[in-house]
This record gives sequence, C-alpha cells and structure tokens, in this order.
Amino acid sequence: MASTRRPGTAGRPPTGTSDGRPTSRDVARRADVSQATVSLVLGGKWQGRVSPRTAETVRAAAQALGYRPNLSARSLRLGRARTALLVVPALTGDYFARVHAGAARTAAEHDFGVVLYPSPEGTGPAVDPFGSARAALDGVIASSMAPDALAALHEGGLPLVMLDTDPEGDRAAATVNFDVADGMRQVAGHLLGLGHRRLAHLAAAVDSWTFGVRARTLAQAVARTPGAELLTEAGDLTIEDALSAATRALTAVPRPTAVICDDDVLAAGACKAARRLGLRVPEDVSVTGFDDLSLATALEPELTTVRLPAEEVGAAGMRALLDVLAGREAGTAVLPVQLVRRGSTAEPPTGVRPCHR
Amino acid sequence: MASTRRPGTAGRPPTGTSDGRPTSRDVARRADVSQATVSLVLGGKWQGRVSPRTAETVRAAAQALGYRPNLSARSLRLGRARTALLVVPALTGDYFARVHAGAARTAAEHDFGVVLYPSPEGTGPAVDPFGSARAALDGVIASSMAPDALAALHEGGLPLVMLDTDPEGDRAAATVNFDVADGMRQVAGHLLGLGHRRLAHLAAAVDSWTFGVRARTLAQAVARTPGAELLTEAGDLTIEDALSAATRALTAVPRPTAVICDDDVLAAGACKAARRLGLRVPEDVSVTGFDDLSLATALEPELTTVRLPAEEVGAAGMRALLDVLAGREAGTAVLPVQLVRRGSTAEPPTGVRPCHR
DNA sequence: ATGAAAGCGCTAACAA
DNA sequence: TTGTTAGCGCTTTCAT
Repeated sequence: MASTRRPGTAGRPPTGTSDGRPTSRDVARRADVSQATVSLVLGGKWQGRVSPRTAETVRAAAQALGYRPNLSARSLRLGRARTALLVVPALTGDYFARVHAGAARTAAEHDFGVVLYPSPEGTGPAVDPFGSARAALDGVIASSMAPDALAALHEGGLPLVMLDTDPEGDRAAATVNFDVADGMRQVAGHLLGLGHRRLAHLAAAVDSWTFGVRARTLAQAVARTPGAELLTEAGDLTIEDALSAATRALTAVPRPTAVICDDDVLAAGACKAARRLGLRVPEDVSVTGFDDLSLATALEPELTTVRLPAEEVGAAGMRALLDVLAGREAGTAVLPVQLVRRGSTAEPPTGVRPCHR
Repeated sequence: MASTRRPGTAGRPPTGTSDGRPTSRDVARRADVSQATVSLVLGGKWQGRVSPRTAETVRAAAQALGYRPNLSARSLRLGRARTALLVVPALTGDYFARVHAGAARTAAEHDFGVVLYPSPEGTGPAVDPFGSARAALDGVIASSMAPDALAALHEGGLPLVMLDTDPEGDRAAATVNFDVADGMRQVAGHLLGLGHRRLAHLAAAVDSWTFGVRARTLAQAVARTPGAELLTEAGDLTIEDALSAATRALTAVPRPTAVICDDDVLAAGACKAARRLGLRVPEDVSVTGFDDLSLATALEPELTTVRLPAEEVGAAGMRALLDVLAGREAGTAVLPVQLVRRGSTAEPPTGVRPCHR
C-alpha cells in the first residue's frame, strides 16, 4: 500500500515520468516485457537471449513512443561517454571546420561523438573548458593551442591529444602534426627558384609552435642562399593588422620582391597592401600564404599557398585518442603538406636591381 | 562483512572509484564529512546549513583531490542538463562563429552551456543530431536551416528556437530573425540612388527563407523604379560557382552596371569574375555583398555589404530558449541590419549608355 | 528466453 | 549543523 511519503521520495526531481520523455520502463510497459529486456534489445545485444518476436515488439513500442535513451543515465552507468572534446582556438575560416569534420567522421565510425569547444581566449589558456563544454567526456583533442593553454586542459585529468602543437611538450598522450617545416621549405624553394632574393616574412604575432617552426625554417632557407636577404614584420591574424604590417614591409627600402606570409589571412592583407600601394601581384610583388583556406581562392589572383590536410589531422587525432582510450600505443604522427602554386607568385620584376628608388 | 558478491554488484562498470577520478564521496571521506555535505558546499547552497569551517575543509579536500563533479550524474539527477544544442549548417566563414559566441555568452550568464553541432548536410535535414551531439540537452537552437531540416530537429521533442529562418513555420517555440528585407531595400536604394539601372542579382542557389526574402524584396524595389531592370543568376555559396554565375551575369548584353549578391562569398566571386573580365570594381561595375563577413574587408576594394548582428542573434536566440524553458512567453524578434558602404560601389560608368557593345 | 536487482554519482528532502 | 536516504534511467549479472 502507498506508504505516507517515505523520505527519499521527496527528493524526486521535477521531471518524473510525467515529463513526457519516455523512459525504457515506459517502453517495457507498453511491450509488456521487463525493462531489462528493453535495454538488451535496444542495445543490440539480444542475439540468442531474447526471442526475435519479443525483440520486434520492443522495437515497435520504442518507435511508437519516440523513445530516446537518456544519455546521462547511460554514461553514468557505463562510466564512459564515448565522447571527445575538440578544443579549437577560433572558428573563423574553414580550417577548424575541416579538422572537426575529420574528427567527427572518424569518431562516428567508432560510435563516438565529438563536441566542439571554440576557446574564447583564442590560442591562449582555455578558461574552464570542462565547465562550459556540457558533456561527459572521455578525452580531449586540442588543435593549435599554445603550450600554456594545454596545461589547463590537462588539469581535467583526461587523455589529451594535441594537433599542430609542439610535439616536445610531454603533456599529451599523443601528437599529430603537419610537416610545416617542409611546407615552408617548399615555399622558400619556390620563390628562391623563381629568382627572388629580397624576401619579406609576414609573421603571425602569435605564440604558437607552428609559427615558430615557420620562422626558423624560412630563416635557415634564406641563410643558405647566397645573396638572399630576409626582412620580418609581424602582425596579428587579422586583415587590419596584416595590412599595416605588410605596408611596412612593402615600403622598406629596397623593397622586397616577395612576401611570405604565415597564413592566408596575412597574405590577403599583403595583397590588399600591395594594391593600395599601386603594386601589382604578382608582377611587382609575389605573395604566398599558408593553410589554403577558402580565402586563398576567393582572391584574384588566387594565392600560392601550402595546403594542410586539415580533415586528416582531425581524423588522425581522433584515431590517436581512440588508441589511447583503448590502452594502445599512440605514436606521434606527422602529415605531409603540399605547396599549391597559383597566381600570386611569379618571377621578380626585371630591371629592378638596386636602382629602385 | 563482505558478503559473497550479491547480484547487482556484478553489473558494476569497469570504472569504479579505482578509476582515478575522484567522486564526491572521496571528497567526503577526506574532509571527514558526509557526502551530502560535500554536495551542498560545492553546489553553493550551504549558506546557513553548513558551518563555514566545514565548508572550507570540504573545498580544500575537493581542491586537493582535483575533484570535478560528474556531469552525467548531475543531469540525470536534475532531469535537466542546462545545455542547449546550437545547430548550424556550416562552419565556414565567421558568421556562425559569431552566432555561437553570442549564444554561449548569454548561456554562461545563466549557467548554461552550448554545444555546437555543425550539420554535415549543410542547410538540409540534419542526420540525427541527437545521436551525434553527445550531450544531454534541454533545447535546440537552429540557425539558418532549411524548413525540412527543422522537422528532424523537432523530432527530438525538445523546445526549438529558430534563427534566421521562416517565422511562418509553426514548428518553433520562438523565432529570431534579421530584417533582411530592410537590408535588401537599403542595398537597392543605395545602388538605385547612385544611378544604377541595369542590375544583376547574384542569388544563392540555396533553399532557405532568407534568400527567398532577399530575392523578392530586390525584385520589388527594382520593379518600383522606372527604367530599372533586373537580371538574375544563381550559384552555390562557393567561390567557384559564384565565379561562373557572375561571369554569366557580367557578359550579358547589355552589361549590368551593378551586381547585387546574396552573400559576401558570392560577392567575392563576382569581384573575381569582374577582374578576370578586365572590369574594374567599382569604376566599371559595382558589387555588393551581404553578411559582412571578415571576407568583406579582406578584399580590395572592400565590399559594400549588409552587416548582420550575428552575436546578437545568437544571444537573442539563447534568451528565447531560456524563456521557453522557464515557461515564459518567447516572442518573435526581428533584429535591425545596416548597410555598410565601402569601396566596391560607386556611380555607374558614364557614357555607357545603350552604346556599349 | 525473461525477470529481478543493484548501483553508477549526484541532489534534495527529511531526520536527528 | 550534519547525516541518512531515495532515486534519476540505464546496463549488466545472476536467477529463474
């Protein structure tokens, strides 16, 4: 008989079964089986344990009720959520969209989910991503984050895979990187091969492993080439900043004949600066980008740039995380990149020897 | 004494307390209080119920153990997750990043979270967003999705707020829109006022409310202006497609003097097409965009376009959802938009009367 | 082939 | 002021 409201009953949350959202018990009642049977059937592990007839009944009832398993209950019970957090510094541009797509695809193949967390702080320390990313998580994939940002991520005590970040940091369980050094070497080789000798490096004013590598590699390549010189200007990854940095570079005396940019956005700024200075690209000055964003082909002329296999880095990152979660060894992967030659580069203008002023 | 393994004990998931992740019971043990006290203290509702001294002890223990509450358990118990799903058709460009930022900011103010779901299908029907978005959800905000996509979203049985979508669809609990009609009127007025009479509409080949409104409004504005004529070409929202559609428009005879684009990406394609045809922007042909993406200022000349308050639509959407969840009435909001005049528009070329071929 | 039961970690009512 | 207790919905073992 109904006892007079026992202690614990009082603590019942506002959303009982009257909430409208059917539970597996509702399905069980309707199919006239036990709740456990429902779980078995819908969990797909009923083979040889539940009769096909019953299984069908259960599925019909679930369908009729529009039943969806409660995710919280499932992951509470399982202790795992089959979910990874993908932390990215920004959502601008299509690069991170592609990383996400790759990660999500691979995750789905293993019945995993990915929740995306665009860090409000950019590449810097993420402010409590675990508080904001409202999901139960099994692991974290961090793309292009600064080293000190990773510390905060590591606090979570979750397996961490880093993409496009310093592989020397020993915080991560696994690392996936691009061969950015090779990419920059390809750029330098392309321009140097075209005959350029006065180069400007439009560097990203961002403390990030990838940009450090780009700067060092470029400096080395130039140093190895007799007669070649390198001028460096830095700017934030915004059009506005790129414009002013590029303007500084292009008004230097003697004027560089090529501007090597750390990023396609910077390259867009460089093209804008060139045009405003009355310089034609590529006749008067060559410009290169990096990343091969959709922006690269939105410009006219289209940018010569380095294509990064963004989807693949996302996929490889997810695979690495799955390996770690399964207790398997997850190595450090380095993905090849490729220079895409388009309209923004050409031979340097002739007759513009030292007599340029 | 340890009984001989009772029934239910067998079902214990692999991750017990030995998993390494501390639970509130671990904190309780360490602080030498009951688990309930821990919950009270860390839940911030201990005022006048737990002595400050005890509270401090608990916090210290939690800190020392690196305790983080288990989200699954919390939302299972609460029956609500304080989390919204934001469904967007794509992550390219910075528009949706801004919508997300606005929604996340407002959510955070109410201790809510936002999980972002980039629909792999673009504006079309989302394939089981609830399966992929691995989080317990209280509601859904859908931005710029096609009408039939919303049906699938509504299946979830969750409150649905729509952004930038047909307000006539009765599926949503609330709607937030831009005054796109006004935006298009501003564009048309600007160009017509400059003296343009032969206009081309570079339309987005996307079945979406917002583009329908843009087309209708533009047609009306042109029809109301004596001597004005409108040519329409449609293309997907890619540079490549925009380029060919714009090329068709710009090779029409007589050539239009202005190209009104449904979107900044289309406008970038139009600029590219113009340049390839040897036409100068804006001297020979004016081009307008829509959205004011960062792309708009990456180009030279910068695009005259319509700025949409993206962050605000995200914030308003989140507010509407919070209202619905609280049982309050959530009206339909319409946000004002503004034409931003930049370098891509000017008076039509003179002396290019009918004698242009 | 099916059911009963336990308990994942948490919150909140109630007892003490 | 603090502890006890029930139970959110689910998965899984064991008993039937």
